[in-house]
Amino acid sequence: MAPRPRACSACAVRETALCGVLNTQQLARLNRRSYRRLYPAGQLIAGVAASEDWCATVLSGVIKLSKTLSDGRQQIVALLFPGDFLGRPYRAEFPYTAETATEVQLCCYGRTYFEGFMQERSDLKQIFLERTLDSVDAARDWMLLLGRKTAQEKVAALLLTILQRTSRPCPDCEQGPCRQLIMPLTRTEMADYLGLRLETVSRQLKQLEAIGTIKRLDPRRISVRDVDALAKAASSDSTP
Amino acid sequence: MAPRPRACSACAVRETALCGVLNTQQLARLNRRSYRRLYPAGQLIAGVAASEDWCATVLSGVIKLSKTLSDGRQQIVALLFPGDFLGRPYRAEFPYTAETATEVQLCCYGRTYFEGFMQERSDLKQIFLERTLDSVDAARDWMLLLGRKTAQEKVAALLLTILQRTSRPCPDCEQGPCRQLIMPLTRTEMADYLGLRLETVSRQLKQLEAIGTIKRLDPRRISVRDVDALAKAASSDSTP
DNA sequence: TCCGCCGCTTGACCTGGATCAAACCAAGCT
DNA sequence: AGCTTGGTTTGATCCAGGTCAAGCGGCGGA
Repeated sequence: MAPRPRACSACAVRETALCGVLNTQQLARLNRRSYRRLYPAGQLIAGVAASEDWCATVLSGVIKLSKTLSDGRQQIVALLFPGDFLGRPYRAEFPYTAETATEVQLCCYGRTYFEGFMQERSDLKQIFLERTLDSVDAARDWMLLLGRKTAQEKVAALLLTILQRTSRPCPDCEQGPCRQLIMPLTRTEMADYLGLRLETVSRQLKQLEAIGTIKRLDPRRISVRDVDALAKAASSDSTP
Repeated sequence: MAPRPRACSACAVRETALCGVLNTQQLARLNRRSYRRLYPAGQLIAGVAASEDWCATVLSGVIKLSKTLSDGRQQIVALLFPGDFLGRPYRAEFPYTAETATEVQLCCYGRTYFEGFMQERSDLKQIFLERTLDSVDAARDWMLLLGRKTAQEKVAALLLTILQRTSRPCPDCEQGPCRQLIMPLTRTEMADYLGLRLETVSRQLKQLEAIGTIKRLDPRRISVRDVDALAKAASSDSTP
């Protein structure tokens, strides 16, 4: 549950995470105050009621942030990938439910300590601000999807997102329009992210396979035959 | 179109806007570099393609931020009220379409100037960061609405939002469960914000009136007879 | 080895909200 | 006064996606 901390310099997300802006010395300082946590798949990380006094960088795996209505209806509002930040500075309450979708490794630090560190290192705060602005844009992009896109477009857009965030070369066809992806979410979770039902997700995947855009290798592994066609099916927003 | 600037100290949103953290002297400095703009209702303020080199504080009126698909489907992703910030620092492109819903008065300043001012005044940057974090939360709340709520709940939630953001005492019953609101949006705009059709919005308003929760005085003016019932109808999220 | 469980698929049917169409109403213009 | 226009309401009908139900396959535990 708490593997011993290792050197930041050898960190898997050294380049992509927030701490990428820090120099070796500052990194060493933060390192001394950070610790790692390992969670199995499908586990609650942070609830809403519980006040959260820590935050973290995702080292590996995928985390779901979700909101739930009193009658159980659920909406996943964000996915966190390696390099992403988990937490809510300047607030004791974390306003979402955070659960692991896969096995997850975190690099954790105290919330107020991190806030203090941002105060000191204004370039850290700067990059955190820019990322937060990007989060706003991402959430609003997803609002367009939830409010106005069809089931087909939603599913295609999700596949595209996963493809972009977890690009792995397809064993057969290295380059070109064909790519392979491993879906970190169950059908139910996909549905909860897209504002659909799991049956609808399943049918839309079948549909996308029928028109030759993708191929389902197994429930979790999908080969994207034609990325351009998928992007078209997702009708990525234009706003002329 | 460009009324002469007035003193910040007499500003209508002095308390609520970002600049609320600045002292008189700093305010005077910003004031010298700011100018006002007045837009009629239903006018384009900022497009997506056009690079935007300025940002602003909303002094009065309501602004819609929206995204559009190539085939014309539209989703309003946020409403800006007096005191809110309009713009996208650290990016030349403004990623939404901004249009006035009502007549709007803005207090504008250069984008890069504002960025420099934030750099200098870290408490300004701090409050801007906190507001941006709030924007993320607000967008994610709306994602729950778009993805999982029924038409009835959506309309109720919108009325509640407008009520909160533009609280005006009901002429008859000052206190208590009854309030009056003036909807700044047309039915079409309401639908575009809620991921519905205007006909559905109209029908749901009728429905809410039928069960006695609201009363439509005229298309724009709505008297909320029972705020609690409206909140219940909106099933505000709980996340237990 | 068998059983139960969980995630996934598929089929049949249903319904909430979309679509299509008409009419209304108030404001501004001629 | 009559006409036009933009926003709104209302009714009739349609269909994308939800709901209900059955069955499948892989996996872990007895």
